[in-house]
Amino acid sequence: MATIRDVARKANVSIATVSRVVNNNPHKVNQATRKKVLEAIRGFDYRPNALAKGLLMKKTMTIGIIIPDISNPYYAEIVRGVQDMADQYGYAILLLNTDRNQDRIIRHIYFLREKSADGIIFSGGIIHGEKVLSSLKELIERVVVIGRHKVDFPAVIIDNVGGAMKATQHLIELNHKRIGFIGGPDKSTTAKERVSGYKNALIQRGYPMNSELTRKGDLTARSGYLLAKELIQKEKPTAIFAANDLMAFGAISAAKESGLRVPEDLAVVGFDNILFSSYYVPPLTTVEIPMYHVGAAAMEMLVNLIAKKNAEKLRWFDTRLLVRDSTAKRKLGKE
Amino acid sequence: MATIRDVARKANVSIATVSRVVNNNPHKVNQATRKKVLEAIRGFDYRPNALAKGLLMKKTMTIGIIIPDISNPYYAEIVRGVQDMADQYGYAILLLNTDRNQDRIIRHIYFLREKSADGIIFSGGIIHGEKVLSSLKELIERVVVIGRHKVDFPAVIIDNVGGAMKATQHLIELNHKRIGFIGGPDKSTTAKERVSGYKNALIQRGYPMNSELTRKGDLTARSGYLLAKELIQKEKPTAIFAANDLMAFGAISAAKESGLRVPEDLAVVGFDNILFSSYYVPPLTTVEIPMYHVGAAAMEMLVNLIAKKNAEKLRWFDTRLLVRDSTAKRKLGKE
DNA sequence: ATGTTTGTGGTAAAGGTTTTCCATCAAAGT
DNA sequence: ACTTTGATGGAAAACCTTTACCACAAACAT
Repeated sequence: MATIRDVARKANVSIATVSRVVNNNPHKVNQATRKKVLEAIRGFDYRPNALAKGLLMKKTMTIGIIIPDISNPYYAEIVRGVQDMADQYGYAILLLNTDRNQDRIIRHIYFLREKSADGIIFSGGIIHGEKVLSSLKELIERVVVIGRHKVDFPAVIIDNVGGAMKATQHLIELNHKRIGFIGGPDKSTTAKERVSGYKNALIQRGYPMNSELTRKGDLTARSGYLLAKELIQKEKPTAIFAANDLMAFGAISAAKESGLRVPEDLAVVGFDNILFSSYYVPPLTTVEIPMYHVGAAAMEMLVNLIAKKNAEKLRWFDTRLLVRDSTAKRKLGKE
Repeated sequence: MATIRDVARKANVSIATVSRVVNNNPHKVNQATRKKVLEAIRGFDYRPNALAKGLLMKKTMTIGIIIPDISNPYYAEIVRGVQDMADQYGYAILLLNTDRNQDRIIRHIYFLREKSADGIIFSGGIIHGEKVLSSLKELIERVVVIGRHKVDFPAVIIDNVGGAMKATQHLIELNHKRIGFIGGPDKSTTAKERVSGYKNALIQRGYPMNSELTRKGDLTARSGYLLAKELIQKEKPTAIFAANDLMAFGAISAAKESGLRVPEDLAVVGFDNILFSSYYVPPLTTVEIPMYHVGAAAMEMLVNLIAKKNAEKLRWFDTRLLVRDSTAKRKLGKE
């Protein structure tokens, strides 16, 4: 790898001059000299070493993003949003998976500190406990979280409670009496908020809160399938609200297997509107959240946070109920 | 951020000694001294700065992974495999999306060079042209690709041709005469290989090669839906082989909307076996490729490449046809 | 004629680490 | 008593960059 020294030697100037040319430093450099330097740079295909630069400037243009699992489309979409925004600002992204394991979170944080990351975006799992907080150290002023956490970081919040209420109300309006809920683990704030919305809506409409209609899973299609199967056999709901689309897929799959028609015998609502939920059969009624934009917003906030300007503390995203065939058959098959 | 100097001062030793303790250097250090140092380290919660270390050692324990799009579950699964393996070896992952744009690939490569990445994993798109090759420079010896490329890098290869043949043969054995194919862009080697497999199988069985039964799309569910819709209306195939599961979902969705039953009126086969394809309705017949393991294998090869040992040049992954309900109705609904 | 600004370029420090090479001392060997 | 060896610790170089500071000449102002 060619260094600034090689370039300087070839162009017959000092390294300071090369640096000035590379960084468009206001310090003047003669046209002729600049040209020589530029040629030398081209000749070596020289790029300044980011490690050295980062070490000196205490800025690496790298941020970490810590999520439970990239193979979950929900997070993948968020990451894509973060990514694109990061790209625009010239930031690199260090991706870290936790599988919701608190120890791994801490390990990842230390890792990011070693690498002198400029900031962190968190999503999924809950940040709690002294240990996480203290591991953050100097990074603590440069954290943006997605979703609610015990700790008061700048955050991008999604109206999960409201969304879940809309979904549940929709089922209520369709006259369903026995509305089941299949949700996620307590580790997930998102999952917890969605149960709350479900319960709120039921209470508001004076439904009995028989909690035997709710189940907890792990937000995978498989888990949705298993839970729905059980629910269908035992509690025989007429509708199921799933905490995310993946689980809703599993639920519909279970319904079909049990000989139930969707939506006639069992209505199903999901949450997230992941990319292909409109191509499910039947197309899935679900609550849309703009995950891509959530990710992009988080990154934007982090950039501002790092630049210490415009210290926005909260960005709120609304949800939207998308009624498709899994709850109410439309007359004509058009989208 | 505490530095090695702070620790040294607090423990009343030189930085050399601290370094020795931190890195378990064979150079002996007295038990008592070691203890003092360890305490100082704990006190500051000291971690060696990876930038400084990387600069000196010319090793950053960071690799880049360049893919078309992380929000595509196919790539997300690969990345997850890479990630977990990287984690085991202590590597960090820099994630870069290209959207199959050649210029972005080059930009990303330069970026990784600036950051002194230890290696690169490529997947999707084709690496071609002098420009990419020359941009690689010193990294060129530390590249692993997933899938076939014009250039001869160490690679993890998936038997796409064979898989596509199995899928097509399966449809042939089910006595389908008009078997359509909906595929991906020419930019994607994977997509091209899958058409080849499809054509090979047809030719082998003496089918006429009427290419009006094939369509090219962009590997999204939406594209699958559009293409299938068109195919259904014009060419009326009895079976469709989609180049990936996402497109297959779109195709089934289109079939249902056109009043066709799957598999009775239209059989559909996908490719990839993404996580929830078994929870589709009907469960999707598809060709399984172990994406997670492909990713893990790629990372393993890269680690060895970097360590210059065991210079494995090729890792081959077989595919497996999973027959589910989208092509042949089973008697009993068990999985 | 002297002092001041402007244009241009170089020198050297600093950032945090690892490791080579020395230095010292005590114990062991001759 | 003298040399060798082993244990232990420190000083300093190197990795590559940016920038504050200095130097020098030419042009300008007084």
